[in-house]
Amino acid sequence: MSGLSDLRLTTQRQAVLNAVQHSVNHPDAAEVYEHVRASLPRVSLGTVYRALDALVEAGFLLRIETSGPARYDGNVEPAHHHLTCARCGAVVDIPVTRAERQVIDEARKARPELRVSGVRLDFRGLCPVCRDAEERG
Amino acid sequence: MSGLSDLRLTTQRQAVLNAVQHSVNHPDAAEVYEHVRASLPRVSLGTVYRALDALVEAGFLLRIETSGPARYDGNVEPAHHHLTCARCGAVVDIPVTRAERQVIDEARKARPELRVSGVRLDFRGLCPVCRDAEERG
DNA sequence: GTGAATGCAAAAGCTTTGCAACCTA
DNA sequence: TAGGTTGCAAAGCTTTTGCATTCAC
Repeated sequence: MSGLSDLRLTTQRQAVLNAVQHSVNHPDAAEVYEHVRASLPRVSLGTVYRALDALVEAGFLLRIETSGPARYDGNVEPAHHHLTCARCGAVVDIPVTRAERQVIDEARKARPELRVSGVRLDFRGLCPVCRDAEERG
Repeated sequence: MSGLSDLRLTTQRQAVLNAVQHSVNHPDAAEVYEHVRASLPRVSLGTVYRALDALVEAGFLLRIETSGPARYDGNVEPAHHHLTCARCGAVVDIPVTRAERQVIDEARKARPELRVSGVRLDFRGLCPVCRDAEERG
C-alpha cells in the first residue's frame, strides 16, 4: 500500500471512510468501529485499524495524535487546522489561511536549513459545549 | 498535585527533570528511564512516568504527542514550537514569534466563540541529519 | 510524624500482527 | 486464479495503578 492507485475499495473500507466523513466530531478507532458495526455486524476492530491506516496513507483521511487514542478527520483540506478544548479534550476544526503563510515564511527565515514545507496549527480554547458550561460557572 | 507550590522535589524528580533538560533531542519515557538509571539504579519506570506527569503539570516540562510514545521537552518558552522530520520523525525546536500573534488574531476572528487562548505550531520539514542524507541522494 | 512518593508487579488501554479463509480485480 | 483483505485471537507496546514501604517536609 503506497498511494492512491493501489487501494482496493472494499465494502469495509468504504464503510470506514463513510463513518469518519459523516461524523460530527473527530472519531477514534473505537467510535468508527461502533458506527461501522451498524451496517457490517461481522467487521472486526483489526480491520477498522487497517482500513484507517490505508485511508490515511492514501490521503483520504487525516490522523490526529492526542494524549489518548488517535482521532481521524475526513476533512483533508490543507488550510484547515484544529483546536483542542482545554476542558474536555474535544477536537474542533478551525479555518485559518492568511496568517499560515506568514508563519511558514518566518520559520523559513529563522531556520532555513530545516526545509520547512508546511505547518499544522493546534489551537487551545474551548469547544462550544464547555464554553457554555464555563459561562454558567 | 495541582501547581508549582505543592511539588516535592525528590531525588527522582530532580533526576528526571535533569535528564530531559540535558537531552539534545526530545526523549520519550524509556529514554529518560535509561538516563536516570545511570545515577539511580533502583528507580522504576512507573516512577519516571509519574515524575514526568508531575513535572508537566507543574509547568517544568512540555509533553509532545507523536504517533509513537510521547516525548518530553525541557524548553517551556511560550513562543517556541516544533518541527517534525518528514523522513525520520525526529522533533526539532524552532523559534517563531512574530507571526504567531497574527495566527491567533485570525483564528479569533474566524471562530470567536471558541475562545482561542493560544496556538502550538507543528512544522513539517527535515531534521539536519535527514537533510544531509537527502542532498546526497 | 504524616501524607506524599517510590518500587515492584500486575493490569489496562490502544494498536498491531499471524494465520487461515475469503473476496476482488 | 493470484494476491490483497478480512475475521479472529493473540501478542505488543505504552502507560497507569494497587499496595506496602520509604522518604521529604
